[in-house]
Amino acid sequence: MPVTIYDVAREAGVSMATVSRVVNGNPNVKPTTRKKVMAAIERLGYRPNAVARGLASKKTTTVGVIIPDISSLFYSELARGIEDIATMYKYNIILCNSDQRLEKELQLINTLLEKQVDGLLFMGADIKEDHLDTFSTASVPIVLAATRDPDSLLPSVTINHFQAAYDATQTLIERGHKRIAMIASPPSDPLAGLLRFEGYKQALHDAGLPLHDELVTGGNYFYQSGLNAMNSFLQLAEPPTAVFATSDEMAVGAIHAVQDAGLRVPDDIEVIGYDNIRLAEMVRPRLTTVVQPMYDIGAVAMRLLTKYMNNEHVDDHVVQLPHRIEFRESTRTENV
Amino acid sequence: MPVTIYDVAREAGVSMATVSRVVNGNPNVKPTTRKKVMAAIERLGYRPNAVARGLASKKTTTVGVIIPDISSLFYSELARGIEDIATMYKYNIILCNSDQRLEKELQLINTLLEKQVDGLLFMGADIKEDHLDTFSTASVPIVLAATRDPDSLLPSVTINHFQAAYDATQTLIERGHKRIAMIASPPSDPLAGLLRFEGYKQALHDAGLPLHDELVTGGNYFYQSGLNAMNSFLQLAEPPTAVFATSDEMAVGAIHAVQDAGLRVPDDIEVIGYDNIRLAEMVRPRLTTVVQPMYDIGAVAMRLLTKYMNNEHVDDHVVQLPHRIEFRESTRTENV
DNA sequence: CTGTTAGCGCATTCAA
DNA sequence: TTGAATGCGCTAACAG
Repeated sequence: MPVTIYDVAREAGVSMATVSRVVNGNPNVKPTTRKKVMAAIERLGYRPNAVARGLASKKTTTVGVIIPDISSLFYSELARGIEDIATMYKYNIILCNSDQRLEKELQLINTLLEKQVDGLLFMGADIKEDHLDTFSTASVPIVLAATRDPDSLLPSVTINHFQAAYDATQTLIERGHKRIAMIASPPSDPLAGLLRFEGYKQALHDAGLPLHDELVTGGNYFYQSGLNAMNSFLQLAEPPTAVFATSDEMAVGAIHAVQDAGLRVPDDIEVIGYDNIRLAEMVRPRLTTVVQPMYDIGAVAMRLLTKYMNNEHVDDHVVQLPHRIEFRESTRTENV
Repeated sequence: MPVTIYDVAREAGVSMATVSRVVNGNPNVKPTTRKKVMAAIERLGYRPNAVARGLASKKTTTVGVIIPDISSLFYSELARGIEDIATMYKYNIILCNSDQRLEKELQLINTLLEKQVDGLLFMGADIKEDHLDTFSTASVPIVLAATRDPDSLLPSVTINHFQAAYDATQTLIERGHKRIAMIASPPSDPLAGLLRFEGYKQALHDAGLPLHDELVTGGNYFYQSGLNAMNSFLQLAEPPTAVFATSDEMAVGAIHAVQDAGLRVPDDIEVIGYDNIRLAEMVRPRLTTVVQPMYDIGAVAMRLLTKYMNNEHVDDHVVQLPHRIEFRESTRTENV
């Protein structure tokens, strides 16, 4: 029932090859016949079949995107960066949630490869051998966004988490704090999470401060875990006077735990977060936080992928975007 | 270079039709030959080409999803519901951001149709004639999520915004308030937005309360607009004693405006929001709000779409999901 | 239960 | 500048 390139050819009194040429903007077509064909296309309401085109040309102008959870404040921001750049380069994206489950991740990679995507963008904390094995069966480029494989074999876009955590901790140290707690990442995030812990440790060490085990708790990046962590800190004989959380949600949870206990942020306890999601500006006091440019990470990762898909030259397959600290009211303006 | 169904057929010593049968789980294959074929598939690392399959079968097991902004707290939650159900029914989704721009929306519909999606899920406040015209050129089913066309011609999944707004307003009325402000929706949302305003008006009217023009301001659903709106209310000679905002972000902005002015929520001013995004639980006081089941709207819309795609019977093409009010601390527990 | 044969709608040589 | 012919990899009758 749908009108095909044949119908247009007949209607315009030319061959299908000619129709194909005008549809694809091939310049080798006489303006008059081009006009004829355009008219026929218009008249028939012809809509090119991208699947047929994909089969013939071996390009689908579609890329696969594997994301842990699109409803996450963090990843949805990343996804927007990805999609914007994809659109800019005429690609569509097939989006899949993985929930970071290995099995599902591997299955999604295969499904997307079956669908003949021109490239793959992968997000997820932990890159195992299994991932690498599956990736290696792909004949299209793959880029990691907001994560890296242990040996940095694959192209990736991240920030320097070690340095970012170091800077955050140092900020607190400079304010005179001796007991700085950390609400850390879950073990399921062995790379970025560990790096942040190392940065925290190093900053303490460089300042000659001891590392107190009881001042480090693992969270799961969500609000409630930050709230819980802070509550337990508050029950310590000697509670911390400052807290560094590895996500903004956890940091906000910590703030509320402090407030619920009748104390004040930043007067009694200073808090610094991580990511700079929009939530950071939607609390009182507004959150001081390490800026991880989520949108840019997504955008740059997608741009990198387009380069690979077009066989363009890329200087460095591992890119680290700059980070900084956005100072708001959950930390004090002057040093103690 | 990639291995095709032919290669597998040769390797297994059968015809390609047989390979196709085992790949597609057709029961009409002798167990022994099935085993042979499976082994060949394994040995060669065969991966079926979904594009070729799509061309031959006229099914892509892919649906197009047009969403205003995936980084929005509201829509990303919807998207998750959509994707989960899509996965459950073996579909993948091509996700596209429209920013609610008419031109882009129409272009996206066409692109997705070119890609031969098996169905289309559309989100966006305003459905114009242009949309309907473009939809009518599609030969695949289309479902609207979290919106409706003016004449309800298309299948859609929403809540009853009129009633929800009525309920929210009435809740405030029951607490004895006489001056209830509304931070309303933008004019770009003529359907759901208007319905909420009508619900507010009706509730006031039914209670014999006058509608004060100065107590109604339009917002754009974002935090800052709620904050600004509340600030201007606060400068009124006679400020409101309660506020109903048509989004949680705006409601939280309103709370902060109240707090920044040295007043207290709910003691001085009660606030009720709309949507019940996760933010509602990440503020102090936690937000009382109208629950719009975003995830379910997405899930039900996708389920509805699968029914159409499978030519299953559907009882009612316009579905309204139930809403309710979640009471938290931005409203008082007892009546005044 | 299995093989043969046609397309699916298009891009892309190759000739003309 | 144009047309004819071929094949992309697979599904789906149909025949056996």
